[in-house]
Formats: sequence, structure tokens, C-alpha cells
Amino acid sequence: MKTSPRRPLILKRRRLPLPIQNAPGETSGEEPKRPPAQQEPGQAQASKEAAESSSCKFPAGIKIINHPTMPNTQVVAVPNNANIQSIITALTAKGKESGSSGPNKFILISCGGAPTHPPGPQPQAQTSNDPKRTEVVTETLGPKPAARDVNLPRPPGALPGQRWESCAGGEAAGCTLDNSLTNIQWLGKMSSDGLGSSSIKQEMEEKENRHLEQSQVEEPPGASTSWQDSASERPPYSYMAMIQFAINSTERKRMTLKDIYTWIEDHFPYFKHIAKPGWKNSIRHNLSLHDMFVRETSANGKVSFWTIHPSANRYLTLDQVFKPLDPGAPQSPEHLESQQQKRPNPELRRNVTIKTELPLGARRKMKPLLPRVSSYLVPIQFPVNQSLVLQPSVKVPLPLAASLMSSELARHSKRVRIAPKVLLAEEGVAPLPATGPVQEDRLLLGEGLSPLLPVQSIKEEEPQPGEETPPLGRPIKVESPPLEEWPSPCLSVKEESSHSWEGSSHSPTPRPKKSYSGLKSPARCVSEMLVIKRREGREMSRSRRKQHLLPPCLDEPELLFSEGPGASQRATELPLPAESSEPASQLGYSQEEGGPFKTPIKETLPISSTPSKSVLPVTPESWRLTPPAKGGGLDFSPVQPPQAAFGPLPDSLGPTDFSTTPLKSIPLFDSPRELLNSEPFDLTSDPFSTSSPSDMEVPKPHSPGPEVAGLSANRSLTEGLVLDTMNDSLSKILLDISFPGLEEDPLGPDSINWAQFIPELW
DNA sequence: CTATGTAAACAAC
DNA sequence: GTTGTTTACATAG
Repeated sequence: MKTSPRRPLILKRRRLPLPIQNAPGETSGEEPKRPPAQQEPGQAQASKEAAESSSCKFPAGIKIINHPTMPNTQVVAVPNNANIQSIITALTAKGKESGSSGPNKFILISCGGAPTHPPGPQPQAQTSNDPKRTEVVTETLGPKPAARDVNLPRPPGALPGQRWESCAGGEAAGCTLDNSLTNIQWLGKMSSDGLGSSSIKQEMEEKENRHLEQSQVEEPPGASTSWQDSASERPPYSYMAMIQFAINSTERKRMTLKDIYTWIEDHFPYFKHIAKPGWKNSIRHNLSLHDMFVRETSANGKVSFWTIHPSANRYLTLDQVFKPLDPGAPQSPEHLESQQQKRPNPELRRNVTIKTELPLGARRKMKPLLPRVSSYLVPIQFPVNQSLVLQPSVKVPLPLAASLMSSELARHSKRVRIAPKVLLAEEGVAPLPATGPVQEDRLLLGEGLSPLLPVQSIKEEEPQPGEETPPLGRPIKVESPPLEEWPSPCLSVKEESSHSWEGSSHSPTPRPKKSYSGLKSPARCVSEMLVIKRREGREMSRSRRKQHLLPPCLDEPELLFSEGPGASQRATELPLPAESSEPASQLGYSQEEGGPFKTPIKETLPISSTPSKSVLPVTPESWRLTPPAKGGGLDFSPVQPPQAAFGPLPDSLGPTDFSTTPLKSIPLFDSPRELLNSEPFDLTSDPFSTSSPSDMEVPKPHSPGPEVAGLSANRSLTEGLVLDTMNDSLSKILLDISFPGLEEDPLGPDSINWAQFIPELW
């Protein structure tokens, strides 16, 4: 396939059996393999040692055996009640034992109970079969789509041996694991999203915090360096993403154009040395084009700062997307994602020597942004089992997370649902309630902005803009057209034009801008005013005008989860009125960096010729408007019943969607969680503790009961985790997912009936 | 079609 | 010259 740099490969991680009903056979046939029976352990090629180890048992009742079909992969049967640490310990030991050459991937599967231990209460009866099936999810971050398929099986193209095995080499499937998705952290996030795993989240938070800190510093050491090392290849990030990284690297979350240039040059040598001078033009173009970038002018008007619209800011930082160099180190969660980059210029590349092929290791230090979060979320939907997972409870640690998942999710939604892509249309909602053109916009500017953001602001204290409080304070002018809703609480508007972006009619002429002045509040005072300008009016006629923020949901399906208590977390502070702000809507974006905003609203505009944007009332802010979600979202019933789960989805999504984004369907996280839950986490530092297991389990209120039950039943992990032990850490874990609930194919194409292979285990 | 990237025309400083 | 806006066009998906 093509590698599309842009697309988040990740999504592809695995082919889901689900939606698709593919032939029961295999998904793609990639591997004809699996008739369970057949495969014999023979393959063990990889693991010779493994062989010996093959059935090793570890104290906790953990058994490790060679994967029947996958090289370098061992299957770890974990008793339901196994302690995570013990699992880790065992795996670590194993990994070390084997050495680098040894198996580096493990698939964890839960077993009813280790022999040693009494079988789990719930044998999980999921479907009729074994509960146990596991599948592995592979992810593909890399440039290559590689693993498209799936699971572990080697990438189609790939030779069995190579890529596949070593991470180093392959990114393809397995290796990529290292990268982001596989991390535990990542999982955690996910969980947080829907699931609400607490423990993990916490870690994440911690990390995030780190990031934040670093970011403030400005350069994440690792990141920059690593990147540089890699050479001056063109970064896999879009200008929009880089701008965000730059801006978010500052405490205030604002940066002058020049500083943006500088930051980019400093962090991506490509632009300093190789890129054509036109890149700066592109930066400017992006700043002007995307609504998420808001220009603020200091009171005195002398300095213009570019900021990221709070509701759109996911607080992405470069380090978040970097792959950690050292294994051990925890990586930052990067899940964010979006898309990224694009095509390298052919031309440009010339210089780059490296580019061609570096050892993999060397190369990819930078991770492309992941696909949107939402997509990740999607998977969660699953039915039942998962449901459990869902507890949002957790706090969202990261800003990121927050951002991503966001906000919205957290907010209200209680159930998970995937929203179909919505079109802007919704916006119909009016932008502002107030509408008054005037008021609507009030914002707080400057740092103040952020406050509104539901999630973010809340969560962390950190860097958020809000915090910065300091200077800004006061009056700010903003000119902004479109965004109606900014978060800000109180603002006074100054507007000149008065009408809101929309409203105004926009004269044909140029755009009216509004300026708002916000008072900042409290603290400081007035010192600065900023003016924010936005282009409001313009719509885009044909061309692209500024891209407005879209409602979150739009693109991708999102999940909304129910929140349970968890939700509260963020909420803690904020109850977020759901509606009022409609927070939900806002946050959702996950698109790439910009997530939400990318596209403008073009559509409707009838108009056009001129810039006047406003033509349609609706349009402008689509993003901000809340999405239907709300309403729609509301609709969600709790989680769908397991089986049902998919059912609904499709509708909303439409088959297509699935196809496009494969991942979605996957239920990833459940299992891990469960694993975790089963025992006290060792892992977790305590913080996690917060999330009590209980939370996790607790179904969300809304959710219908059934699911829950189901979940619990399954709890046994049905899922497997794949660990890459290359590092000692568990950093990479993939879950596998089986969907017990699904009737469809009992055994997914991918799925393997472990019992067959490894009878001993069970 | 959309998202991006690039180039360029223009305007305001 | 710098900074911002907008158009236009090209390309990949």
C-alpha cells in the first residue's frame, strides 16, 4: 500500500474482524495460517530458546510458550488473577534471558486460571468459545502502512524474517509497537478516554506533566536532539502541526511569527538548511488560513502573537510525538495525533543524505502524529466487554489527552458512541446563543482563553494558558471573527463591527473584524491588551479561506463515553455545563494537529465573492458549535449492548468509515485494563490508585446494564497483550481483542484459538 | 473532495 | 523587508 505519510497509519493497526464480516476465514488472507491446528509450534523458529522456555511457568502461574505462528513471539498465558508485576517480571526475565535476539514480542492472554490458580470465575463465556482468543493488534505508525493487516503476521510484503522480527528493522508491524500505540501509556490514555483506566492514566499524566515542563523550557531535549540527529529530513509534520508545537512550547502558548520560524528551524534543521525559503511563506499562510491560529496583538499594538485557539489547542508538543530514544524511558504519550505530513518535496530532499535509508533505529525518531484520537477511541465501543472499561473516570491527565479526547468526551457523553461525521451543518446551531453579534464573542484573550476549554483547562493546571494569567489580563482586543464562542467567560466586547462574525453581513468588503476586549480578570490587570483578529468574514468562496474549526465530531466518529464518575474528574472543576458551552462539541477535534479546524466551512457559503464570510449564518463556526453531538450525542444510549455494539455503529458510521479507519472498531483497551484490574497494580504508582478498580468496573451509570455484565464476564482478559520486551519495560502493549460478544465470527479471522495451540495452558 | 504544500500578489507597517 | 491575507495551483489520498 501506499504509504501515505499523512494518514495515520496507526489506525490500521489491525484489521478488525468485526465490522466486517469478512470471511470468517481470514481477513485478508494473509495468513492462511491459522488454522489452528496446523500450526504447530514448529515455527518456533524464532524462538529456539523459547522453546525451552516454551512452557515455562512463572510463579504467578504465568506460562510462556512460543507462539505457534509468529516468530519471535511468545504467548504468555496469564491467569486472571495474576499480578501484573509478576507478569512484567516474568516477561522481563524472559526477555533478558533471550537476549536481544530472542523473542521480543509477547502475546498475553488470559487464561481462566492458571492451573495454579483457580480459574477465573468467569470463564468468560463470551461467545461460546473460548474466551481466550486473542489477537494482536498491530499498529503501524511508521511511514509504512505496513502491517496493514494485521496482526502479527508479517507484513505482506515483508519478508518474514526481517522486518518482522526486530523492531529495529521493522517497523512494520511489530516494531512499530514501540512507537506509540503500544505503549502502555498509550493504552492508558485510551482507557482514559473511554475506559477510564486510572492507573495508566496517571502515568500518563505524569508524563505529560513532564512534557509540559519541558515544553516550557522549550525544547524537549530529547526531541530536538533526536530529530536532529536524524538528519535533516523533512519532518513528518504538517506546517500546522509544527506551528502548534512551536506555540505550545511556550508557556504562554503564544509566539510571534519570527519566533515560530526560529523554533522550527531550531527543531527541524531541515527548514534551516534545506528547505526553500518559501517555507516561511507557508508558515504564514497556515497561520492565516487556519482558524485555530489566532493572532493577538499586544495592547500597544506593536507586537503580534500567534496563539492557538483554546478550544482547538490540543497542546501538542514536539516531544509528544517523538519516539523516545531509550527504551527504558517512558515515552510520552503521544497519542495525539493527527496527520501529518506530507510529501516531501522531491526537490528538497536532495540534500538529505540520510534520508534514504537510515537504519531504522536512527530514523524514526520522530513520530508522525497519530491519527486522531477519536479514532482510537472508536474501538472502544465495543460492546460489552469493553464497556467496562469505560470508565472515564479518570482524570485525564494529560493535557493531551484531554485535548484529544477530549474534552468532549469527558464531558458529557455518557455513552460511547461514535458519531458519524457530521457536517458542519450543525452548526446550525447558532453560534452563539447570544448571537448577538456583539457579545457573542466575548473572549478572554490571551491566556485567558483557555479557560473555557473544558477539559483542558481544567485538568491541568499547568501550562495552560489560563494560568498564565499574569500579564494579560486585561483588556484585550480580539478581533476575531468567527469564533464565536470562545471560551472566555467574560469579556467585554468591543467590537467594532459589531456583528459577530457571522452576523454581520459582511460587507462585501473586507472582513470586518471584531475586536473584543476582554477583561481579564482578576489578577493582573490590565496590562495588556491583545487584539485578536480573525478573519471573519471570509468565507471561502472557492478558495480556501481560513479554515474554521470544526466541530469535533465531524470527521471522525467519536466516542463518547459515558462517564461515570470519572468524568468528574476533569470536571472536577468544571461541571461544564454541557450545553452551555457545548463544550463537547468543541473539543472533539482530533484531527491532526489542528484537529478541528481544519477545514473551513466552506461549504455553504453562497457567496462569495468576497471575503465576506458570513454569509451563512451557520457556517462560520461550525466547529464551535456544538455538535450535534450533544443532542445527538445524547442520544447515545449507553453503550450498546455488546452485540449490538457494532450494529449501531455501522449505521452511524457507515461501513465506509470502518473501512477507512480500521482501527476503530477495535476494542483495544479493555483487556489491559482488566489485567490490571485483576490485581492490584503494581505498576501503577499509586497515583493510579486513584482510579480504583472499582471505578473501572463500574459501569457507567447510563450504560445499560447488560453490557456491563457482559464485560465482567469476559473480563478475563480476553484480550491479549503483546508486549514488546525489547525494552524491558512493558511499554508496548498491544491488546488484542477478541470480541467475545460478537457473533460474527467467532473467531475472528485473526483470532487464534489459543487453546488449541496451547492446550497446556488451559 | 479534502488536506496540504507552494508560489505569489497585495496590503499595511 | 516583514507580516498577514488571499488566490491559485498542484498533489496525494
